[in-house]
Amino acid sequence: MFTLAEENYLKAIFHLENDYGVGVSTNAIADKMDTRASSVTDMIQKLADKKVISYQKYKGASLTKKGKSIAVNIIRKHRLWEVFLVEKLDFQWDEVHEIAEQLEHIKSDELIQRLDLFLGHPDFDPHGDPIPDKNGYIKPTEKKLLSKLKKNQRGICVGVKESSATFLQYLDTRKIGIGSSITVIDKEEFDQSMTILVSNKQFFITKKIAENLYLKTI
Amino acid sequence: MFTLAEENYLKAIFHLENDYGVGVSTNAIADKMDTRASSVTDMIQKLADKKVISYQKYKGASLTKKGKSIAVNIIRKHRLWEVFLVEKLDFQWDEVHEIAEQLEHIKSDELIQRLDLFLGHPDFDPHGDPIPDKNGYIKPTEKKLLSKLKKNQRGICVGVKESSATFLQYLDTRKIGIGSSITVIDKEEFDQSMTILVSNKQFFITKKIAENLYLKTI
DNA sequence: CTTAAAATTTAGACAAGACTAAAAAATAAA
DNA sequence: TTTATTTTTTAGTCTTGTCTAAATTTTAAG
Repeated sequence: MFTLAEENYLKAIFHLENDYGVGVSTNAIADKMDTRASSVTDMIQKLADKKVISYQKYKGASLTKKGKSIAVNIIRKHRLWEVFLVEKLDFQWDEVHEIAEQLEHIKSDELIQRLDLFLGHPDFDPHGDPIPDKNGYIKPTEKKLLSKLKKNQRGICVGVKESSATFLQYLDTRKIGIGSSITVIDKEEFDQSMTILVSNKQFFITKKIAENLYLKTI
Repeated sequence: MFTLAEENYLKAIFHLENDYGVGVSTNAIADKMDTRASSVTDMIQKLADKKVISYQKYKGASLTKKGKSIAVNIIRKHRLWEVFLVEKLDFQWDEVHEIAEQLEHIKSDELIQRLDLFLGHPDFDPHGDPIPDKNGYIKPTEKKLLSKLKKNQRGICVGVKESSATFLQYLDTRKIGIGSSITVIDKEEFDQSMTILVSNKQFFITKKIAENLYLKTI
């Protein structure tokens, strides 16, 4: 069995490996977990002993098959709980992350199986992230960052990369959400800022915003 | 904020105080928590520092107003989650305790408020235990242990005292549950064992069973 | 009322998980 | 290819919550 801290490390390493490729550095983990590099070293040595990551001194860490399976299961639980909170308890999409961070550590396979059924086997969480199935399989989705689109291209918003409350609230005020149709009206070469069209309104957005919105181009 | 361990101690002290009156002994707590008396001493000193229990050396502990309010809130969460598990996820009443033991520590007032609403403000959990309201108020219910009934008396089962899986499964096999009508056919003076009638079937039960079933007499 | 037994507390140790400060290794710069 | 900088690891400490063993207090028995 794994402790809360161990589970959180595995999850962080999974996300980092996913975003930046294999071989996650100590500092990257420390950064993500808001802790010190020395604490990370201690923990990754422990996780390596438990065979859930492979690790060589000074060379960074990466999940083993076993470690990945544990991490994916936690992510599955997190996302299912988020669906529950939004669909059943009427939370807003910017309010569910912290609560799901707690709920994801509840230990009961039966619970998750029944929750999944209760929710109707959802494929995506409220932020558009795919929910891994029971076996850890994550359906690959063709999605593209808004920042990659060129002038006059169009797409449907299918997810957000960052899901901090502030970012989600920013989107709310502009009525941008999963399913919104977004058209690039203009794109500034110099700073990658954009003018976009969403439900008949034009908005000016910075590069940072465009790098956190996933679209399915059409 | 209180740690998991602290919350569990507060809950245990609450239940002990409820069952056996004020001034809970170190050993009673150790017993209930499946830990050592020395560990309990350490913890109750810490809890006394935090003003959630009052404690004098060698004299046992009892909850302060603040401590009681925290304990009751945990119990409220536990029981609401049990309702959720049984009513929404179709768990059996003997399967929910351990899961609720984990869920009761999730920290979010908003979550519990919404869960309570989602469940339709239930008054009792699946074992017949009353669910404290938002302010910690527990509706007093007139219930009586089956063991207190005399021959020919009758009642409706409204709860169980013990809620271990084995006991609940014992009841299941005899089709005894919340709402069952129970009549005392015969009571043995010598060992307090009984013959009871439940939905047209007679059963022989020991004193121990009768001491764990709550009835509302009619 | 003294002694034995039981209950409780103290003292000291340990594991988990964090930290700071310092050492060592890897990488980048001159 | 040395030197400087950054990254990572080690060493030692701290807190939380636990334990065992020993000391102390309370309670029960004779």
